[in-house]
Amino acid sequence: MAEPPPSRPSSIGELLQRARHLAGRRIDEVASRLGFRVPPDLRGHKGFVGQLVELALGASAGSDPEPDFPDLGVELKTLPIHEDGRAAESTYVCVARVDGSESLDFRDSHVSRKLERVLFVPVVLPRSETLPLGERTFGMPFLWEPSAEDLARLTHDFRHLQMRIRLGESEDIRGREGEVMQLRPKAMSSRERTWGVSEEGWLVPVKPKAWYLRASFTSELIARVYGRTFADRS
DNA sequence: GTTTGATCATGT
DNA sequence: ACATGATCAAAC
Repeated sequence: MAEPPPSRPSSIGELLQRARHLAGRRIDEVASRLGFRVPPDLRGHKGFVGQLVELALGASAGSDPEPDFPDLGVELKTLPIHEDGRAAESTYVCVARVDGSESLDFRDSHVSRKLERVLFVPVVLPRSETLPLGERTFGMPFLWEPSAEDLARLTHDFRHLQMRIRLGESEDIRGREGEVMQLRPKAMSSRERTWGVSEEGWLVPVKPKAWYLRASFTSELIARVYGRTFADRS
């Protein structure tokens, strides 16, 4: 029943080929081939689909601050989408350093490294909430490398938010700031704290944050690749 | 319906 | 503690 998970792909072409093979297949179909049982829903298993896809494509499953495919410089992201082709959720990028130790230069940032090349694997959300997780299907994966305009927008948001962090204002940053990228909480509870800069420049306990791509932005990326046939029918 | 803030599980 | 994988659920 269970097949051994594939080894790491040796080229981006090979990776893409494997990824495209997922399109149209059900989660339980992919899982059973690898010998995994699928939980009935994602409550308590939020990372299940992401880790399943990592295995299915031969990623080195680790929690290192590295791209999923270090040799290829490719970061893998599942992307929950509605049937109209729009992203249903924001996309986690990486934790934010709020202690002031990160450069203001976007090109030097962890965020930038993560976003150099991203393989998005869409997962179509059911119109019915009762559809078991295993019956959800994969969409057609696509590779994204930020265009010059993408980079300009990302850089703008990064500089704005990173400046706020430097000024000791990370606690005041709301999720609404940033056009394509935002800074939001990232913790097991709102009581968690990490070290961050205060307005006076001291290191003080602050709420942990992470960088996310807005759903509106990833929806744009989908539309760019697959057209607006579903998203724009006005 | 969409977005923001909060949260769940797991590995090192 | 902090990184990975994200979605949940309250608020708008």
